[in-house]
Amino acid sequence: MTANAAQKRRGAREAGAEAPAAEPFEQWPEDVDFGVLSGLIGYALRRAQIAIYRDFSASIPDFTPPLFAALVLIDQNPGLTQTRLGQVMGVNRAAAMALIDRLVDLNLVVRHVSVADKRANSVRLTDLGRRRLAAASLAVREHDARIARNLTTRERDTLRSLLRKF
Amino acid sequence: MTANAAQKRRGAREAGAEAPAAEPFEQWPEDVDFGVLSGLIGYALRRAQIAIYRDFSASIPDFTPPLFAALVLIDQNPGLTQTRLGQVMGVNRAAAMALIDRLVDLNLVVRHVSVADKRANSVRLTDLGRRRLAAASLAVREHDARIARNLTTRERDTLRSLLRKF
DNA sequence: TATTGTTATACTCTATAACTATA
DNA sequence: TATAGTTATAGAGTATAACAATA
Repeated sequence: MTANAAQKRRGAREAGAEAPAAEPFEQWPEDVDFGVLSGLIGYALRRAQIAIYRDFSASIPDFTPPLFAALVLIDQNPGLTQTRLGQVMGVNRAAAMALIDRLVDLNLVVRHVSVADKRANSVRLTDLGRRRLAAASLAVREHDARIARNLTTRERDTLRSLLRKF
Repeated sequence: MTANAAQKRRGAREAGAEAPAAEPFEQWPEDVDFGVLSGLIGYALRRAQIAIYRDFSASIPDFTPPLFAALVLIDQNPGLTQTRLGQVMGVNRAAAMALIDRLVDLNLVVRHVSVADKRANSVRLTDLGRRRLAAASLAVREHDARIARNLTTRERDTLRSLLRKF
C-alpha cells in the first residue's frame, strides 16, 4: 500500500486542480518476455489492479481502497458488527479492527456496544463521516469511469459479470 | 500480504495431500448492501483478487505472487536490471530491491555487475532457483485453472482481453 | 547532471496468538 | 465452550529521501 504518495499529494494539490497523473505503468511492455505469466488469469488481474490502484491513490488522496470500502459498508448496513465487517471484506477480526481504529481516529465512525449482545460493537458513521463519504463517493465514481475509459458500456457489464464468478 | 498463512501451512501439509481449502470468502453476500461499491469495476476486481489471493497462498506456500512474478521475469529476461524489473512490475527501485534481496536470501537468484554499465546489476537464477521455479510454475498453473473453474475457455479469453485494457 | 544501486525509514494491510468479557 | 472485541507482535509490500558510484 502506499498512503505515502497520497499523503504527499494531499496538501500539494489545490482546489480545482487536475488530479495528478499517476506515474505511468507500462501495462505489458513488448520488449519483456512474461513467460508463464502471460497465460495466467490471476496475473492479468494483478496488472490491471496495479494501474487501478495508482489512479485511486492519485485521485482520492483522503482514503485507501479498504478504508473507503469499509466506510461504505458501515454506512449502508446499520448495526454491522466489526467481525461481520471483516467477513464481508474478506479479512479477519484483527484486520477489521485496525481499519475501524483508523476511521475512529479520523472521527469518521464511532463504536457503540450492541444492546442485543454486549460482546458486540456496532459501528456507525459520524456526521463528518457522512460528509466525507459523500465527497469521496463522487471522486471514486469519477475514478472508476476513468480507469474503465477504454471499455464500452457493454464491455464493462461483461467484465463485472465475469468477475463475480471468482 | 500474508506470508504467515503460507508459512504456517508450509510444513503442515504432506506430499500428495490436497491443497488446503482457503477459508471461504463470501463473494457478494446477499444480506449486505454494498451501496456505491456494487457498480464499481475497481471494487469488483478487488473482490475477485481477494478470492484469488487466498487460493494462491493456500496452494503455493513457497512464494507470494510478487516473488513468483519476479522470479519468472528474471528467468525469462537475461540481463534484466533491478530498475527495469521494478518498472515492469510497477514498483519503484527500492521495492524491486527488496524483492530481489529476498530471492537472494533464498539462494534463488544472484546479482552480478553489468559489464556494459558498471552502475547496473543484472540478476539471474541459480540452479536451485530454476528448479524451484519449475515446480512452482506447475502449481501456479493448477491454481490458475482452479480459480477460473467457473469460466468457460471463451470467457477466460474474454476476461484476459478486457483486463489488458486498463 | 542523470541514473543505478543502496540504505534508512515509515506506513498500510494483514495475519496469528493470547487475553477479557459475554453468551 | 464458543464468540466478539481487543492487544501485542510480526511480516510482506511499497513508498520517499538521501547518498555513493558511475555514466
